[in-house]
Amino acid sequence: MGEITPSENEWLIMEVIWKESGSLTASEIIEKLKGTLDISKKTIRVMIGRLVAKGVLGYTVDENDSRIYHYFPLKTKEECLELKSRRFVKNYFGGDASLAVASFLKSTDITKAQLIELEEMVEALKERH
Amino acid sequence: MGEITPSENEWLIMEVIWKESGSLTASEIIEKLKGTLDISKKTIRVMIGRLVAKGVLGYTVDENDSRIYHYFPLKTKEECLELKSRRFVKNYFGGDASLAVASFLKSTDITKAQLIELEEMVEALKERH
DNA sequence: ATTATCGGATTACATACGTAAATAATCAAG
DNA sequence: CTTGATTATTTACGTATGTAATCCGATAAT
Repeated sequence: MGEITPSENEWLIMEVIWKESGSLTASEIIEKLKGTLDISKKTIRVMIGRLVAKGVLGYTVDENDSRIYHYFPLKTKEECLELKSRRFVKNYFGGDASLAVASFLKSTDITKAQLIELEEMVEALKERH
Repeated sequence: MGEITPSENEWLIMEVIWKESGSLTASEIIEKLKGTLDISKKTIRVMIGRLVAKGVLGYTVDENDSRIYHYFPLKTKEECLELKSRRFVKNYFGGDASLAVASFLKSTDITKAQLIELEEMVEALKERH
């Protein structure tokens, strides 16, 4: 069955595309990935193909040059993140989100601003209860 | 190199062992996995071998029966969770734990008790700042 | 018009993983 | 002591993933 979400490295490609409002050609994607993902252009094109196969990316053919595809996302970042998160919490924390959050807070340095943000988030959820 | 943490299904095996204070034989592990992971004993033994190869599990040989190994964890659950969490946040949330937490809270239903727990956790972290 | 180049598709190969059968070593039972 | 059962190891195979070369068609350059 396999997962319907992008893999770790495929994610870097998706980040580039999600940032864009419209669509991007493979060359544009490769250009924007410079410095982030230092692998061969060939490899990136293979990954783009796999993202299309996964149904995460769609494309339209260029009107002037039929070889060139314009890629655009078929799934939103939020959608994918939610799947990833749900699966992660389920697998490693028995589905208990608060345990996962605890582990996160321990594993990463967090700023005061982020803590306040979190506090507000928890507050908002409490009120909805 | 690959990751040094257990994979998703290997995790189920580790859960069984982490729950134990001492060590467990393969048969005991298989027995305790009944209902949780319904695959062949053969498969479970292969996975145990891979966990040993990964350095997550160690073993001692039985004194009476040299065929039987007693497996015990070489890494704690907390240690592995921290690695998993760090990697997850880094890959999918650009290292921003508060974004990850937000996604988690959205992707899972959470109880009031857990929310209060979270609140306390955030409070404690704020004070340490 | 022939050649070089560019883009997507196909093929390739290693590692990780889920899954399990075959093998070999060893203990237990008759 | 031979046979049968048990246990760990080895081998196997399909899919996913990271990585890249090759192939083929189309455009661009000479």
